[in-house]
Amino acid sequence: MLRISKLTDYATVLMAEMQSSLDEPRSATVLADQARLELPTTAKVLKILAKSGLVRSIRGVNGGYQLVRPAREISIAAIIRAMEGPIALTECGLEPGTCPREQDCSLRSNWRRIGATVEQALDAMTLADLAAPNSTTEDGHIAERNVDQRLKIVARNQA
Amino acid sequence: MLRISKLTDYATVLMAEMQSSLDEPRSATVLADQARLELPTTAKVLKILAKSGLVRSIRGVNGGYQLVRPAREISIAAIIRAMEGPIALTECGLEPGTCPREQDCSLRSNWRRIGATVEQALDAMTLADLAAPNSTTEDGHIAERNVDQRLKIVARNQA
DNA sequence: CTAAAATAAGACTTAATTGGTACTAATTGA
DNA sequence: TCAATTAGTACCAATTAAGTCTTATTTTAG
Repeated sequence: MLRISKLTDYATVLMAEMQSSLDEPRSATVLADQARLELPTTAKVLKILAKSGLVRSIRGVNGGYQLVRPAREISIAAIIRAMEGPIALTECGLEPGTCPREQDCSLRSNWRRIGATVEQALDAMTLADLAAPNSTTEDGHIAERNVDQRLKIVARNQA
Repeated sequence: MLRISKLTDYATVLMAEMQSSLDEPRSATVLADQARLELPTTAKVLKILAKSGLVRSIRGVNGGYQLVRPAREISIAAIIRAMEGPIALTECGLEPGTCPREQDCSLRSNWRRIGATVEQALDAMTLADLAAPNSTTEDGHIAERNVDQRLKIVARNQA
């Protein structure tokens, strides 16, 4: 269904939660509580993020996790890559032997092209954009937000 | 990894193969042979596509499958939806009770917005674009193709 | 009109991935 | 030295995807 995994979703929630206190670290227990997630799952996600360098981990008493960079400098694509690996729509990115036919290869090449564009859009969008609150106008429409503006910028650069 | 399933990938290969003979149907056996895919898998994919109305199935002797519309009128998004259901990056599209926190909801809303843009791009791209062969210039660069042009059009409309 | 062959449609089984949990080791500060 | 905290590894469960098999339907031929 062209989706990101649950763990990646949790990662965005946790990192959005973390952006409020850049100065001092918060433990996995506290973050799990604030994000309303299970502790074991939270710990797992934070470990993966720490290993990839998106968050800093501090051991010992009064230790915990914190963002290494402000939210506006962390792209959505970086979070997805940290949690799930390289972004690709089709899985034949590294296995050339799987491709049995010549005509298929043009399909794969075009799939990669589409995937690259999607990745570019996700690279232009930041954690700060994603965590920005919604504002609904009185006629029920949702006001334009950072997300939209980012997407437009990507669109302009593409064209 | 933000990917489509193998079956969806097979579907694009099979439908690209089918576009060459819009007039008379080809059996699952023939299509499997031409696409170099296993027969049972091919049959399964064709059944799903037939059920969703993207291909027509004809029973009996000399029966088979054929596209209902020309390839340029079939969007990539339609194929993905036929094979995998609604396109969404996060899976909380229909379950409002899962969302435990207020702040999270702004994340979800923004995720949906991003997903909608991806879907729009995939809706503007057709099977004919995807199946278009590659042309590489002498300096190693890949010449601009339909896929690029479609993406640019989407980008312009977005902006 | 009957029967056989070809074919699609549906149910089922197996494999793989993901999500979630638990346990042990290492580190830090009091 | 003890308590708090993360790091790493391994494991189990559940969901999903992939592939296989059996049944039902249609068409042509005799």
